[in-house]
Amino acid sequence: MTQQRHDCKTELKDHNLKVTPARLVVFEILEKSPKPVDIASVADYLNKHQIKADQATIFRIINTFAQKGLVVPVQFNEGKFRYEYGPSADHHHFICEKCGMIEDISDCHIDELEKEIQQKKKLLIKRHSLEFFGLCPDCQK
Amino acid sequence: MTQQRHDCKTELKDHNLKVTPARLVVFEILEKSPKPVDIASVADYLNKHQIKADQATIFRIINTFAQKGLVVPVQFNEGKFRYEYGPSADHHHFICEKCGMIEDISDCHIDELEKEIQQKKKLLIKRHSLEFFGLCPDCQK
DNA sequence: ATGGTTGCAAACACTTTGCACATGA
DNA sequence: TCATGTGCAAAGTGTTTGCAACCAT
Repeated sequence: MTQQRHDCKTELKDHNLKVTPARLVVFEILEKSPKPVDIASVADYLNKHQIKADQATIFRIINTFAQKGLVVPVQFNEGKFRYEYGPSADHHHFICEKCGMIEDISDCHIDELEKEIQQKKKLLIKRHSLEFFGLCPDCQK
Repeated sequence: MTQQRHDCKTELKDHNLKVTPARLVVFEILEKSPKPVDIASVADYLNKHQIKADQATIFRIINTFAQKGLVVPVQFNEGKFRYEYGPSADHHHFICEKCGMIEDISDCHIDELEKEIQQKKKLLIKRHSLEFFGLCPDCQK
């Protein structure tokens, strides 16, 4: 855990960010979460753990992280943003339309397709988002 | 144009929707727009053309269309919904992060990938969204 | 010391609903 | 006629900002 903390601190400092308790906790939540989280979830988590941090603060922290490239905002047609740790190379998601379950879908070799499009259309593609919607095994029953 | 109108009417009736002026216009806007539109844009368009329709009405109309499968909601990380006409088979978008230009990207043979994932993970995939973000030719200059 | 961070409150943007009235079939 | 659609107003939800106090460096 000390080691963990240390890594967080380092990563924050590396991005010219002051190390504050709120930032450390938010960073850890984002880093550890297996699926993209929204601001409300982060706030809930903090409340449950008696850590006090305003929603505006969480918003600003996450926004700062996003600007630094530490997290990436994603949307799953829910009308709100979720954020996930890391530029996380080329991985995507499956969202169950019934229960909301989110599962990672790993590498999809979209890269080649991307190159093809760039050349054809002279677009400079920086990133892409690929999401699948449907029913998870449980909700198919 | 009469023909056009007629088609719209037919399509509405086919979906058990009463034909009203507001619905006809909204339908036409969605059908003709080359890129997904948001509710505010539709409202603006109506205002400019002296057609009166409340934002709530537009919202309800589009929502109804979406339920009937006439339009599909999409999000481009803008914090709002856009809607595009038709279940539009397998086509995706490129969004310029600087000027907001949106361009259609046609068939991407994701189908095979989809089948692969379904079999591997026992997920039932109903649809997917694939968006590319970057810079359009003009904004690269 | 001091510039970056935070809490609080309030504004904003977009979405959604209640209810009375209007209208298409 | 009457179920359905609409206008208006207001509430919800999520995001964003202003400003004074606070704290990491």
